[in-house]
Amino acid sequence: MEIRHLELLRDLRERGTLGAVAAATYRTPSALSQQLRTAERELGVALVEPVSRGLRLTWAGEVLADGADDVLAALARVQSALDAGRGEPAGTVRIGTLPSAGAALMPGLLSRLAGTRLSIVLEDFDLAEAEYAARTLDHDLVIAHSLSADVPAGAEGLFSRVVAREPIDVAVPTGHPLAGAAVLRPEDVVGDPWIAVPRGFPFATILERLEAATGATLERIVEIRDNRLVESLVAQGAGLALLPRFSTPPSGAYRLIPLAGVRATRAIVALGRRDRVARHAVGAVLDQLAAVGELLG
Amino acid sequence: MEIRHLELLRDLRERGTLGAVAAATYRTPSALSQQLRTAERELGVALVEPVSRGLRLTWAGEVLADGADDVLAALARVQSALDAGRGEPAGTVRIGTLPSAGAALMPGLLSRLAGTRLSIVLEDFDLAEAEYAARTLDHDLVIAHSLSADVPAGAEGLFSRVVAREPIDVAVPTGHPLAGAAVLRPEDVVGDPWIAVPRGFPFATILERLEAATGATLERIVEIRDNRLVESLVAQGAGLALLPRFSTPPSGAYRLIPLAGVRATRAIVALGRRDRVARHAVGAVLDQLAAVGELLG
DNA sequence: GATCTCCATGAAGGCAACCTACATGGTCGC
DNA sequence: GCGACCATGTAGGTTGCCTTCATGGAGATC
Repeated sequence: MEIRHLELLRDLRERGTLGAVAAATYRTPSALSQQLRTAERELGVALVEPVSRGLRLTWAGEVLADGADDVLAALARVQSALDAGRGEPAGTVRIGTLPSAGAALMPGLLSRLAGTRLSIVLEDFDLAEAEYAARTLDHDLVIAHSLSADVPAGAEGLFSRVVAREPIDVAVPTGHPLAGAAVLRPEDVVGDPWIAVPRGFPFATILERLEAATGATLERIVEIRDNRLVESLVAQGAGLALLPRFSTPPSGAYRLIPLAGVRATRAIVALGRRDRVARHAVGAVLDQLAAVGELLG
Repeated sequence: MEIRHLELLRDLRERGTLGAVAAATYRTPSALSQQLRTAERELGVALVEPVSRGLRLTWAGEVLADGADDVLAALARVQSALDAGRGEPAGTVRIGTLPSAGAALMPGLLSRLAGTRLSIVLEDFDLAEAEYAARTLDHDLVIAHSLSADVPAGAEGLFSRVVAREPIDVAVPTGHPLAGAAVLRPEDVVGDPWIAVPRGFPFATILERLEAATGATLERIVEIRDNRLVESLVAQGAGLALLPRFSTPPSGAYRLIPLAGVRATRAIVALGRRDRVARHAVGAVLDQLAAVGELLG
């Protein structure tokens, strides 16, 4: 019953193949295969079984992988307690973020971290809501969002904390008849052409709510992921679009107008694996992140 | 942050010296000393400091030793879950017991375990109540007793479970004027000479309660640990003595008569370290032990 | 106060275990 | 059927853990 073996089973369950685990841990598949055999010999149970071209955990393997979470979390708490006793948190925290939330939060975070012994390694990726959870494998904290609940789809077993709530506004080109409105209702906007996003991507849910609220079908002239591109298209007058309030730069070419009558807020959520979040440095960064988020409104 | 190091610190805190830990784990003090230096180098903190001719844990060492308890308990739960899934519990359970309770419980336990894949390694020792807790270092289960509370003195941090409650009776030689009584009150017995036990040992508390209830001072003609020896002295008419009801063999030479008016019951308690008790085999033995204890009354 | 014992520690060497490199066999996709 | 990917087995190198032996300090004993 060695921790190394538990961890391997956990990683294998999460990454799927020995090759993936090997790549993530800078070892060879052969080494891991030998570890598995050693573990099975020591425990006297089959932990994995071949399935098509890969492996699958047996019942015993699942039990040990579950246990690995507990054991590694306990271990991380010890590390955290030790770090806490040593005073200032220190170390490197790997953050992955969806770009818009990163744009809103990271400048504030980095300025708060200046002068501390904490450093950040940042990566951004534009994914569907449900895909952020998997990125916690490679990052200590993943900044995702959720349009409906407070925990994004797919992140059920993970640590999660809402660091901000951000209204999603309608971007209206300057000169558009609606540009002077203080608030927009669903029936105000369903007649216009829309710059939309692919299904499952940020704000698609809100577009569907607009359709549900009015019974109309929106005219989607394009489906675009990148908000910067959306902004430039709106500025050019191509149509309306949804844009997050805090992470969209002010512009003379369009105005952001609040939506009323449909729920148009996203929760910006920090996700992480329990053992990673237990690290003192990660906890400290998380607190700063929440503080930055609180100031956004 | 390796488990081996956490465990070493925990053991060191509990056993006191590197030599003791080395003996218990079949290694040399030198090996452990090197492990400590390695751990300190990896963590960048002093974990132990020299004190007189031995070592003492630093604050960081205490933190890690505390954490070791959690981590090892989590690890033991994994092992237990795995064992549970494999069906029948199996393995060897090391039991240490105070002799009288062992005499009452072990025959029943062993007969219940016959035919299973569980085996018992048994050791007995006659100690003061507070010393049993320390024996959990060397045994999976320690059967101790407590005259006042339900958890023996010194066993506060340990797992404990009351497996039986046993009345302590007065052994009266046949032919003694009191031998015909159905129940004895404190004032009935304080005038007689007593076969007592050393202070802190089984039943000493009850003798003190007799004195407190009557204001008298008992005449202690001897102080003896071993109940078999006590029995033979009572049988010979040397005096009265306290003997546990279930673990004293019937004899024509004396009678056991219940005491009234003072609390004269002991809790027979199974003690164990959390990580040991989490083992499936240990849990199974513990259940059987409780079942045997329940039948005693 | 000299000696003995017990404690921790250090250097040197044996040995076991882990890992890499390379080769093999099976399964899926094109 | 060819290539890609996956797991696995063998051989060999390297790391690191442990033992043995020797040293030094602190109490205990007489």
